[in-house]
Amino acid sequence: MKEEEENILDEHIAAHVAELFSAFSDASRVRIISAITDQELNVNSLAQMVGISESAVSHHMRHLRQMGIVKAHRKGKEVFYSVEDDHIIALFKQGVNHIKSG
Amino acid sequence: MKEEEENILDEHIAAHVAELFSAFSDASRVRIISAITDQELNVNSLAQMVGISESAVSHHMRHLRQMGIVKAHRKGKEVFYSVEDDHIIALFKQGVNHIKSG
DNA sequence: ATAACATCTGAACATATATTCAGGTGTAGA
DNA sequence: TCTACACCTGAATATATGTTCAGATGTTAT
Repeated sequence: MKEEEENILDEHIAAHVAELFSAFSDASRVRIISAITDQELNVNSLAQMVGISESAVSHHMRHLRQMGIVKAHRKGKEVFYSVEDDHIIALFKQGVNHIKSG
Repeated sequence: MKEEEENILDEHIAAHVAELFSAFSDASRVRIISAITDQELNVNSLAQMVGISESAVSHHMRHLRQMGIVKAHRKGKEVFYSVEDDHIIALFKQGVNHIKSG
């Protein structure tokens, strides 16, 4: 129940916040994330939908997975990706709505 | 009352969304924004609080102003900056909270 | 084991970005 | 007008980032 009202963010936390937002700071990643908020998709599908190579998608997914933005599970030869949790989806959608209503 | 449920974001909109999030994708900018959510501050104060040069702050503020993230007004020799609207503040705080409770 | 497919990986490259530096612009007061 | 101060600007530089390429790894079926 502390009422802490600091006027500037700690350097270490600020770096983490920046890292979180940078997950959504690239148009390809934004399109990838928008695609997997509804459904889980494999690398090949994402590559086709976004219009970049499977390798590029894979690199992005590693990045996003390391940051806890997406989760993955294997089904046979394919790996399916989806957004980690609803909190992330809410944050992402809030950004999208700001643009769509801007 | 349209029920549009597209599975992937338009390329043009995605680019704008990425641009919005990239405003918060740098630790210095995150600290700048955290400082001016409560109060309006001039360039020199921000430079001291964040720990970068006034020039660097000025460059960031131009970037943020062009994106509609912050607004500025002159008071004598100084220029005071504050966050443009509550929608931006809410988006920013949601990101910060995600990290702080992570 | 071999082949076919899906994904991953690391190096290389091209581009974007943050910061500094040196100097320019605008404002207020003497 | 001159000086001091606050901020801005553009060039330069260093670093970060996204993508591609070539090849490696893992999976399934024959």
